[in-house]
Amino acid sequence: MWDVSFIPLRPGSLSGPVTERSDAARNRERLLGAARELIEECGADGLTMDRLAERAGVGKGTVFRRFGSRAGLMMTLLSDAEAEFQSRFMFGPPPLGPGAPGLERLVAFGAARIAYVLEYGELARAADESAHNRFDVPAAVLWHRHIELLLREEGMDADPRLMAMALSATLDPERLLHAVRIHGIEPGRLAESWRELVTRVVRGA
Amino acid sequence: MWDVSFIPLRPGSLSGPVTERSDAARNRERLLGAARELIEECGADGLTMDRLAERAGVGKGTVFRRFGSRAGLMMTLLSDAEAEFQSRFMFGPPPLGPGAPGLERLVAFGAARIAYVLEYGELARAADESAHNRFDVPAAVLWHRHIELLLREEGMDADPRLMAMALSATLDPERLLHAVRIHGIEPGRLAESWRELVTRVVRGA
DNA sequence: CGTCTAAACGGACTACGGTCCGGATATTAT
DNA sequence: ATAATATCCGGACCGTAGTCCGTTTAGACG
Repeated sequence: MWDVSFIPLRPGSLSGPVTERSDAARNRERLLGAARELIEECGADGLTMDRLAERAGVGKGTVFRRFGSRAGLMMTLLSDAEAEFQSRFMFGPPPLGPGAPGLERLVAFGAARIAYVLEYGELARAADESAHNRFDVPAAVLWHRHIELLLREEGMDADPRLMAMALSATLDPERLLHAVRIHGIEPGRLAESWRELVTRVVRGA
Repeated sequence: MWDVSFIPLRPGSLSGPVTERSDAARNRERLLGAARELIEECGADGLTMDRLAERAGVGKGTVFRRFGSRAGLMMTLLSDAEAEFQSRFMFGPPPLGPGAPGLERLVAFGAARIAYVLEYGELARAADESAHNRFDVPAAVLWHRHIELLLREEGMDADPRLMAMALSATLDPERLLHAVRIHGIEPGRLAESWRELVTRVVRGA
């Protein structure tokens, strides 16, 4: 599937060969390189699986065997940035990382996520698309759990899980990008609005 | 409102005939009937534009001329329910309609919307899909404006527009249906969580 | 009626994501 | 080196949404 190297799906189920066959590894590199080229030339929306296969000099089946789907490819392309983002809010310095009060971490999390989405705009949106399971992708459940954790830390009584779901919805890439690109909302206002939102939600407890 | 045939793309350009040609009207009825049949038989997800054209005994081009897109078709099928929903929260009895305090109306709006989405599940989701402009569809901007209005009525200071956007995100059909169908959340908990959310947001003012 | 024209029609066509499976190949065992 | 096999490869194939354009027809007008 997409690169699971930073979050194993089922840690116990790695019964297959651990090492990739050399031709497979070569093709994966070719594909990733070609994908980055195409995105630079045509944008993420201009990248089609057929074009990618052709550019990489590889069959279409190979593309799908490597990445599972278009969304999977996009996630793989984002995996470095995503891993870095994850380690920042889980292990990095406060206020994003541990050491600050929950509310401050929540505010910082939203701001960081907004910045992330705006930086990788097309990619982030494409990685979310199509998926019947976009909400259950490992990264998404991690964000959700993180928000829920911080809510509990702040003493949230009422259904922290659903509150976290509501807050997550606010950070949906498609919505954020739409606000900025179509309605011309300035990113700073998004972050400020997030701050207001989580503050009220937590304070109301 | 919903039926795209009633919404002139460029309001000033109504030079054409106001009345539908009889064959057009006949085909529209055929198509809507066939669509309802197919949905009953195969579910909304099983309705494809090709099958619909065949069932209605009509060319595929006709389907797209009438409804513009699959999402447009779904919206048309929902237009009665949508119109009824709209008139309830705009003109109906309190607490959903005017006459109750803003906060109570907000709570009622969310509950009604959640019930609506759960009732028309597949349809509501399909009507939202694909669209690059799903947030700018007339009904969506109406809901957004309504929420924003109620927030202002409750004295919301900080950026009511973005707050309304955040609250709208929470009511996204795809998310709601995912929570209920995949994670088995009970609808009542969704409504209760919405109540907590809007209460805190408004009270924090 | 007959004529004329704008509107509607239909279905072949394109582009895309995704699947399948017979054949090729890397790797390992002998 | 050779054989055996698990893995990988490629591209033909499918279903779907959406487009295009030559053809047909409704309905207005004379």
